[in-house]
Amino acid sequence: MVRRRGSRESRREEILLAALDVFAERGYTGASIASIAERVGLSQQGVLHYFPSKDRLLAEVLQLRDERNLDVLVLPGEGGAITLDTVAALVEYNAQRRGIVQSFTVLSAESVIEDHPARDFFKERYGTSRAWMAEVIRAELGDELPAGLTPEQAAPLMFAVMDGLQLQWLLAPDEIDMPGLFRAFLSLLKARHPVSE
Amino acid sequence: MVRRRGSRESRREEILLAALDVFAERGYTGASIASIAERVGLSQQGVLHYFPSKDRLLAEVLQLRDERNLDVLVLPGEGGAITLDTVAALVEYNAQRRGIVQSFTVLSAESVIEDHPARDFFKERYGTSRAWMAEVIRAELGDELPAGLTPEQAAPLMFAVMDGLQLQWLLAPDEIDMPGLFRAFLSLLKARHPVSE
DNA sequence: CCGCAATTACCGAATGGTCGGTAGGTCATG
DNA sequence: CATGACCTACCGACCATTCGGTAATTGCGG
Repeated sequence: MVRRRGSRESRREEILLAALDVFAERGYTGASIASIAERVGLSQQGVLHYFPSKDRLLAEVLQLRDERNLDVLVLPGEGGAITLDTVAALVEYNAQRRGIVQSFTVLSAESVIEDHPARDFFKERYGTSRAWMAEVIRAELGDELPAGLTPEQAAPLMFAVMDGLQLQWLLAPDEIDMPGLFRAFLSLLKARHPVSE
Repeated sequence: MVRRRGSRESRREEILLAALDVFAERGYTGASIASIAERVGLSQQGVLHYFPSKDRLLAEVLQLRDERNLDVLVLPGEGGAITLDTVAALVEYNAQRRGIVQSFTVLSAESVIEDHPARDFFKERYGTSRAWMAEVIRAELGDELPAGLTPEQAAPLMFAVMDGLQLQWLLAPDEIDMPGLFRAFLSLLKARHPVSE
């Protein structure tokens, strides 16, 4: 038998990327280990040699995607200063990566189901993301937002807009200008309220 | 054999309601006809006697849910005048109906998948809803929204916020005040822009 | 009101398939 | 010779759907 590629690690990553694709195309429940294996030229059991179960495979896929996303977010603002423009840039970046967006949309919604293996991941992720986003907003816009909103209210709205736009964009990419609409929402948050500056 | 309940129609509706529950709990792919049948006291084949296939069952479930939602939206504004407050009331109503919200969240995200039987339903639904919502916004707020937004931009943002909040709320009902946050977003849209009134 | 045919409402069994996962092996590499 | 990287061969469970019944009900001619 031919030892195909380099290290164990690179083989694992190859499988993770294929799994991300398949999860995007069929969801977690609809995806089969065999279909992931086929895409990477292995048997179903070959995949299970690297990942002990479908659940664990999903867990590692999510973790990988999160790390990559963090790279996109953190790299531009090198001093650690992440701004709302950086977030808008991430939305723009996502508009080029349909598969990634689709996997995230499908999996996060699916995770809402009781006992879903990704449920804890997403619950924790949203919790920490909201807290972090509230601080980004506060740092850039202060405590006084239009219509008396607090940064703690704006943060969940921000993610709601991102997620909701992704859904509509995935269904009708030609009708929905995702980055433009997200920037429109941002300008709503940035608007001066009682008097113009 | 005992003819259990009344008419064929009422039996069908009984099945549709059970199917809505199961779809909410497991998604479309994860749901089995047998589990729906069990919930209504039939065999799998009993269900297929009323609905020719799983796809058709899903289609009728979605149609039924849509009709009910329309009732909630249209009944209060009897003169045909639906306002943004009516929409906010719908969000409040939804916060009492977790199962319905969950089915909608899971199924709409799942529908993004290629060849999903609900894909056309949701694509069309969002398209017509956006057009309709843009008119509601224009009728109430005029063409001049804060930060130079148009009603055509605000409409998809509105549904994005609704959907996105539902996802976060389903994952953490205690942390997310869905109706409150939605009203906060609405007040953002209603805010007077250059000078206070 | 009776008897009988047609219809409805199911169920049992089976089809052909896929699922995740396990056991046990083979073979090339180090 | 030991190890890791696979494979074949299974397992039991579940999947949607079809077929062929059968029991209960309805409608109808008399």
